[in-house]
Amino acid sequence: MAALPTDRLGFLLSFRGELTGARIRAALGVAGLHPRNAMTLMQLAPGSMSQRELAAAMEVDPSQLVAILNELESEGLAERRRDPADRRRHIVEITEAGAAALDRVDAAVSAAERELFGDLTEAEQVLLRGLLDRVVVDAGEHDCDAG
Amino acid sequence: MAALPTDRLGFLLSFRGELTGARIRAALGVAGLHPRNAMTLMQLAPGSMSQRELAAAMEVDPSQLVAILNELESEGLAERRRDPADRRRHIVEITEAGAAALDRVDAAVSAAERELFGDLTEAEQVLLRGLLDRVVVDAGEHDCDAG
DNA sequence: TATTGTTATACTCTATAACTATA
DNA sequence: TATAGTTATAGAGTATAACAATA
Repeated sequence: MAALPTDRLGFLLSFRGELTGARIRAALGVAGLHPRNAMTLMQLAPGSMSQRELAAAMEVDPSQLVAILNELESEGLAERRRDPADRRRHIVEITEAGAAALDRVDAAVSAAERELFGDLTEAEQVLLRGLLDRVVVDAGEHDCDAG
Repeated sequence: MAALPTDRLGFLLSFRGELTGARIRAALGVAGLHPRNAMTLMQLAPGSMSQRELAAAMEVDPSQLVAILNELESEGLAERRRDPADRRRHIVEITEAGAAALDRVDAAVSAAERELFGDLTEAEQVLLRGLLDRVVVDAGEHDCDAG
């Protein structure tokens, strides 16, 4: 859905954020990657970790991560191996091919950002970041739906 | 999903927008309304129109609108009646009860916005709006997913 | 008994195509 | 034949619970 009271700042931010997210996801896809798979590679870039840790970092349920890692592994972009210290655990690691794919993803995201924010000066982009950082977005966990 | 490179302005805007949207939807729900139903009432507030027009204005498929209007009608918040001039058409209209519900929704959204943007001065809110308006969000329709 | 990863199930959203009644 | 609304169906995404292996 979309289209309406952008005279309200909350709606404006929500809609712009949604469209920006769509543009970013399109960029993530240029390397042939599903957006969530690309996000996963980003998480793995700094260093390997267990599936449990990875799921927590990405804020997804561990069961969802299984399908993501199956795909990444079948594409040779990430690997799972048993932790010798605790054989219940999988250590997840990005591969060289995965790192190369991530480089392409990064370039595509940068291009998307140049497009999105190209009408703003550097100073204005800093200003926008500062304002967005001050939006109170975590106040008291409101529920969403209703009958 | 969430949680990652908020050092990139695109991600920051996308994430803040998503959380802001969640907060707004929670507000839409306080009057007991499903968010999309509340959005529909907003569209209808200025005046009645056909389902086709309403679907176009909301950027949803006409078939999705059917369920929304069924719910709104069963709750007495909107009404469909045949257009005498063209009996294929339904004129959709907000009811008094619908307008009353919309008033409650508006109040809840205003409260949510005060919470979201309460740390910003009026001038800063104007500034934020101006910057968001200049984000280029409609450049050349990029597709999203990939294998 | 608790934890890690996995599988299975169900529920929401959305996209599409077929159907009806009018024109 | 074309259009407005409706219904039916299928796909993606997500949330939850049960399960096997290991601790």
